[in-house]
Amino acid sequence: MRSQLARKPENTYHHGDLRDALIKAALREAEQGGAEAISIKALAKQLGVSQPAPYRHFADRDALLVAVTAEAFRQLSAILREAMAKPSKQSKLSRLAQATLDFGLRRSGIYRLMFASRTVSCADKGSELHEATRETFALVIEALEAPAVGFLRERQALKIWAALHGVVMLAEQGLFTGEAAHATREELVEDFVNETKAALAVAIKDAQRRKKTGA
Amino acid sequence: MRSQLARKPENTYHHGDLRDALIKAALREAEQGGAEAISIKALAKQLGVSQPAPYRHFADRDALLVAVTAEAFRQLSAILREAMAKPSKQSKLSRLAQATLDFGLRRSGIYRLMFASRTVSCADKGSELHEATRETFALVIEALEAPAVGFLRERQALKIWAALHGVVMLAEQGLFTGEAAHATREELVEDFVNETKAALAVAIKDAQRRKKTGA
DNA sequence: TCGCGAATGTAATAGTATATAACTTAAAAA
DNA sequence: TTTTTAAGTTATATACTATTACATTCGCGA
Repeated sequence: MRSQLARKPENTYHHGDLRDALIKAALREAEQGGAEAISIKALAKQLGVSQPAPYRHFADRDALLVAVTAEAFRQLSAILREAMAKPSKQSKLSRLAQATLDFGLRRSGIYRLMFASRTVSCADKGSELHEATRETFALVIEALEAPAVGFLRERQALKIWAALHGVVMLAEQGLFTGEAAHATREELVEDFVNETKAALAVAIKDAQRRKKTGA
Repeated sequence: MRSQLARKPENTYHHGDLRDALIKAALREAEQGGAEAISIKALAKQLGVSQPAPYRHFADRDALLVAVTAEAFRQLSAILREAMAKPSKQSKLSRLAQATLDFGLRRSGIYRLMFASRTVSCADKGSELHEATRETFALVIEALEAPAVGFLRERQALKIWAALHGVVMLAEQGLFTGEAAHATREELVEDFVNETKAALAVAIKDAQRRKKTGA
C-alpha cells in the first residue's frame, strides 16, 4: 500500500492509495480558492485516474470535503502543538494565537473550508471531523495554562477562539487595509490574548478565595 | 417600472424589473444554503424567464453574487440602525451586538455569503459593495457612542466587530452546543461588549488627562 | 405618431461538472 | 487454485454556466 504518491503510475490498474492522494490533492487545490476550487473531475485527471474513480472512495463531493476538512483540522492542531511546544519568551497562549492568525492568513482557502462552511456543523458527533475539531479546541484550553475553575476556563477559551477567528475573518475581508487600519492584526490578537490572561487571573484568584472562605 | 414583483406576468415579453427580482430571489435562496444555493438557472425558472435572461443584467454568476452581497449588507445596516434607534435600557453597542448575533444565526446562509466568501475582499474601492460594507462598519463606530480619541475608537470598533463575528462563526459550527457550551452566545457577546466599554472609558480618560497636562 | 435604436428577452447550443450503471482488472481470501 | 471483493474503466444521464444569433418591446427624437 504505497502511500500519498500523487499520480497513478502508468501501466498499472490500481492507484495504490487513491483515497489519501485525493485528500492531499484537494487540500492543495483549496489552498487558494477554498472549497469551490475542489473539483472531483480535476482531481481525478491530476492523479491520472478516470473521472468516476474517486466515487469508489467518497460517496459524493461533500463526503470528500468532510474528509479534507478533518485533515485540515489535524494539520492545524499539529501546527498549534508545535507552536506551543517551542521554547519562547512569549506565553503559550500568545504563540497559539499568532500561529492561528498566521494559518488563517497564509492558507486562507483552507481556513475558509474549515470555519466558513457548514461542513463542520453537519458533522455527526463522534465522526472523524467532529473529533478533529474537538482536539483543536482542546489545544486552546491547554494554551490557557490555567487550572480548571468551574466553567470559566472553557468560557475564556471560547472567547479567545472566537476573537481570533473574527480577526482572521476581517483581515481577509480587507478591513485592516485602508483607512480603518489603525491597528495591525497582530496587535489586536495580542490585545485579546492579554485580556484573556487578565480575566483568567481574576477568575483563578476568585476561585481560591472562595475555596478558602468556604473551607 | 414595476418593482420586485417576483414572476414575470404571462403574455408579456419583458419582466419589468428582472435585475431587482433576481437579487431578491437570490437572497431568498441563499437564506439557508449560502452562495452555493444560488443558481442562475433555477432563479430564471422561478421568475418565469428564460435561462439566459439573467445574463442581460449580470455578466456572470459572480457579478450577481456581488450585487446580492451588497444588498445583504444594506439590509444588515438597516437592521442595526433600527436596533440602535429603538429606545431601550441597554446601550446602543449592546443592541447592535445582539442584533448582529441574531442576524448571523437566523440568516446563516446570508451571513456566510457576506463574511465567509472572498466576494467582499475582491470588491474594488468605491464599488457598491465596498461602500455597503463601509457603511455597516461605520454603524459599529457610531454604536460605541465615544468621541474620536486618536485611533483608539476605530481600534475598539474593529475589536468588537471581530469578536462578534467569531462568536457567530463558532455558534454556527456548533461549539456552543455540547459539553463545551458552558456559556451562551449571548453571554459571550455581552462580555465582549462590556470589555469594549471599559477599554473605551479608559482611553477617553487618558486622552482627557493628556490634553489637560499638554495644555 | 412614426420609426428607429437600445434594452431586454428567447431559442439553440457548447462546455464543464456531478453522479450512476454496467463492465473489467487485480488483489486478497478461502 | 478458485472465488470473492475492492478498485478502476467506459459510457451516459443530468444540471449548471455561458455564448451566439435572433426576436420583441420600450422610449425617444423627428
